[in-house]
Amino acid sequence: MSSLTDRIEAYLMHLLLRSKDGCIEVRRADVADRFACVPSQVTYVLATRFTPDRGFIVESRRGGGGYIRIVARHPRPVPKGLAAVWPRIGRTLSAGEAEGLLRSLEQAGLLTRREAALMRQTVRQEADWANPPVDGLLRAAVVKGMLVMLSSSRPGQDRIG
Amino acid sequence: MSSLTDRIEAYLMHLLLRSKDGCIEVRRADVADRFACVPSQVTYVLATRFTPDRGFIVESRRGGGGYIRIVARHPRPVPKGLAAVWPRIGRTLSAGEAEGLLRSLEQAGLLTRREAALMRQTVRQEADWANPPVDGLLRAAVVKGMLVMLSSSRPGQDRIG
DNA sequence: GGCGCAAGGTCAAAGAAGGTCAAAAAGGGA
DNA sequence: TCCCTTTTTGACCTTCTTTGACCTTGCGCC
Repeated sequence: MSSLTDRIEAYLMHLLLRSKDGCIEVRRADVADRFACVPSQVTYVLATRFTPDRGFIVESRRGGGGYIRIVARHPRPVPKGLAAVWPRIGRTLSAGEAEGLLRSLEQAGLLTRREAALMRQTVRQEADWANPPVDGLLRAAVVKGMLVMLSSSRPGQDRIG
Repeated sequence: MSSLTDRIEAYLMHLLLRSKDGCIEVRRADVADRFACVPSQVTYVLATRFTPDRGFIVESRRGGGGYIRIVARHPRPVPKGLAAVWPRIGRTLSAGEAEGLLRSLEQAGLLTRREAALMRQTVRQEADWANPPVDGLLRAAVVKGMLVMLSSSRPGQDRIG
């Protein structure tokens, strides 16, 4: 069902979430090996999923001892709970960042597919009729609002404040 | 008598009803296969039966690993009070209006005390750093976001119908 | 410096979905 | 019957993924 690309993305995101500082280093060939695919597939994943637009920076170096480094631009990409994600949402949120956020929350199991879909759509609608820079403010506001309610309905697990 | 369209609709609805969370994912080609029809027939069913108007969200992705996702927005009927409150929120919402809204929702028993408090706090926070007219937009966005999550699923208690 | 290996990068072609659109066919009232 | 709406089909389009051949860069070693 889920594509190779999705699985590789999930894997990298997983590493990222475990990392203390939201920054990981991998070898392209290793990842490719792990998923039994060609190395350029990894490049593809990086190019389509870990974009600056979604809040990531990717650096790499070739040659012996080469590596690929992925940095989550927003520090603290460590959602222990929904509340922990809060600081990651600033006053404004681009469409790409919103998308990336929802994806990682979904992958971390903090949002169901359904919740994520609902949030995506609402965010889209709300921001639809606004232009920059206000749309970013709205996106951030909507997402926060929804997270608040989600948190409050899972007492004991998440708490804002 | 019943048309292909009707049968496909019934099938998808059936899947939706037995899903735990009011959200399903199918492949267009699979559904088409099952009913021995062209794939675009499925598109037609989605376009005419699973409209936003009727409370559905349809997302899809092309390419390898593509899918069609159907989300029922309201697994449970929207509480009457909640639905009634919706039109009261326009694009913008003053602090006073927000307060009135929350109070009436709380009094109607649609929000717990804790939830209302949470919403109040969030609304205040969000609007705090913005000036008119933007603060009104933010207030409306936050409240709507929260109501969306409130009126749709809450983890563990989703049922359709 | 020149050589060669060990990374990672590029790009385009092939493959795998789903989307569009308009014409044809089938229903359904007046 | 005539006309209008809804379904069905099918040819063609767009988007996303996967693969593979070939390119570039960094490093260590003569």
